[in-house]
Amino acid sequence: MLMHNPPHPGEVIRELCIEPLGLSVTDVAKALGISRKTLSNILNGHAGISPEMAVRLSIAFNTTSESWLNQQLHHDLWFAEKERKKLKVKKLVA
Amino acid sequence: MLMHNPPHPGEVIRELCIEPLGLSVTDVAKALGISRKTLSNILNGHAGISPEMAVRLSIAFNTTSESWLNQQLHHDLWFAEKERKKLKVKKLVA
DNA sequence: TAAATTGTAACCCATAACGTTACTGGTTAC
DNA sequence: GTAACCAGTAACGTTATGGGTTACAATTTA
Repeated sequence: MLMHNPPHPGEVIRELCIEPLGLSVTDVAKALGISRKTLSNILNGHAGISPEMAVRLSIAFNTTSESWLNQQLHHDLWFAEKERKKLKVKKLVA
Repeated sequence: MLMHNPPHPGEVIRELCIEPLGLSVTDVAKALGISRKTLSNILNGHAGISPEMAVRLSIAFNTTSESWLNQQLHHDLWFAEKERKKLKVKKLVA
């Protein structure tokens, strides 16, 4: 499964949370209680969503932390699955 | 949500994958292509399931990588959510 | 008794999540 | 046009985590 390259959660934050509200990155970083650099890294795909960050996002944008971590999961897994064939693993169950 | 403390994925691996098959930790580590210490750390809850490890488990035990990472997600989130009230975050959406 | 198994301590390395400070370039406002 | 704001990011440090090797102690099994 997981057929298409899932967007990194930063894109979703920007397009669905920040831009519609007309907020600045600086203001959102302050609201989240993190540095502007940390938020910028997330928005531009240079950092992932940590469990704590998922909770912060869920508070600020009135969502669930699980949904944010799930997006990160699918993004990480898409890259990990690309390397599946390169892993030297023996099947223990048919 | 997430009412009860979810078990760490290591417990699940031991109880649902290793013990039923009568395998040794040493043998499973070799099959997974990782060190015995790394597997031991996972089994005893001293390390989490990385995306790559989820893919290894999915190959060895004929499961999905997503299911393993999802268990890790819920485990991590359970601890992160416990700190929710301590986070200084301002609501941007009602 | 001898061999195998397991947990783990001690050490290494690489990566990642956070922070601060500071620079640069682009927009907006006056 | 100049001052203010805004965003990306480079450079630095700290802390934590995943992974490896080696080695030891305790237990189990043959």
